[in-house]
Amino acid sequence: MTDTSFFQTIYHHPLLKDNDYKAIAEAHTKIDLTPGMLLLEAGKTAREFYAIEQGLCRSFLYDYNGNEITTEYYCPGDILIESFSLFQRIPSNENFQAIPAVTAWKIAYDDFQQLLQTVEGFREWGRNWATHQLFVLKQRSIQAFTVSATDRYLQLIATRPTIVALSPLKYIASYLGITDSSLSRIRKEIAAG
Amino acid sequence: MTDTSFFQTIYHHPLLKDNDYKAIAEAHTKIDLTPGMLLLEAGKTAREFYAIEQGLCRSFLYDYNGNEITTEYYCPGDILIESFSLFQRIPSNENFQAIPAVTAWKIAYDDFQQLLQTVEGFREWGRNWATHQLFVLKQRSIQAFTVSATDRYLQLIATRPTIVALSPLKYIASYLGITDSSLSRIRKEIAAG
DNA sequence: AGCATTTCTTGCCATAGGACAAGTCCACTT
DNA sequence: AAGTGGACTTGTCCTATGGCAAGAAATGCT
Repeated sequence: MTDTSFFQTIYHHPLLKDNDYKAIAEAHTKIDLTPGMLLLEAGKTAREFYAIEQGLCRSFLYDYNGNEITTEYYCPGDILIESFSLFQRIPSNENFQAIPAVTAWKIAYDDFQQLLQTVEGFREWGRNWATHQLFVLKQRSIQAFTVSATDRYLQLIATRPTIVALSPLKYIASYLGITDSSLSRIRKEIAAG
Repeated sequence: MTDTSFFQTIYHHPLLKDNDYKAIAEAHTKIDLTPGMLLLEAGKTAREFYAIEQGLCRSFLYDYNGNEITTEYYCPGDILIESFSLFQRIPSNENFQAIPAVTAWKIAYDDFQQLLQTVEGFREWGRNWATHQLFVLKQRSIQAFTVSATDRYLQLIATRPTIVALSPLKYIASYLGITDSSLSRIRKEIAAG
């Protein structure tokens, strides 16, 4: 008997029934990642994606000065995917990496397509998810302009504590668009005020 | 005889044939917008989208200080859409507005769905387009962090001259994430250097 | 345990950009 | 033609953040 509870939280959709979750669970393979391990390297093409169960991952790239920029975090319950690379079969711009040890469930592109075609609720979930991603990305790029670095950090603490708990500060700093020195001062300021 | 040349450039995809373009053209209605006219107001739900033929549109919203922020521009050849509002049938966060007089082609949600279901090449085009949008948005949010305001402005001049030609500078300033005063100084600096 | 490496903090100074206010220029109205 | 309002520029001052370098703390390795 397969335990589908994890997949029920990840692929949550009212149309999905017990049988569907069984099929979904069977399409995934559990993997364990050691700290710092890369799931996908820039320049390579994605062939699968991942549902994160435990730990924390990030995506990052290098800016025009050669500085590492963390572009996104993937917490337990999140989907880690480079959709542009996976669906268009082109090389990824970004690297994807486990930060501490990570437990995740991998699904290959073909198996994913199979589920999309055979499971209606899964298709619906996929559409919702993609739309939501676009929405989140949009919100974030608006916030980059309209919210101070301090407030963005406070918001991160409030809304995604896993990141603050498990990620080195220098990754968080680049995610917030500031240097690690600046983040250090912001933290001092917060602790004082 | 319908002239489909405009739609051939907008909905460009190798699978689309002459007949498809005829169907696409017939699903659109030409509209003329006067300067400043709103296509969609924040709080209302989108029921259609637009292909811009002439002029320039923008989307904007108000930040937490009540400042108007221009979030995107739509040039001739671009699709103007609030996909989250249109597909999820929820109110838009943003306003969409013609800047000078604009000529555009409107397509209702239902007619769009109809095309998606009946025309394979259109479906393919749609997928490519959505992926590309996500990519562009991602690139832009990375640039907001990694490129200076001056360089972002220079890049805008180089890659999207229509915007610089037709948009008031204060809109451009907020699009770049700076004040109109700062943009004014940047322009002075560029003119001098 | 002891050393090396990385991570984080801190100090000093430089700079980009913001806030506010005044001034100029231009288009549109009447 | 005069008046009005919007768009853009400019001045002054201020603040947030960056760059660099040194120190402190934590982590990992042998």
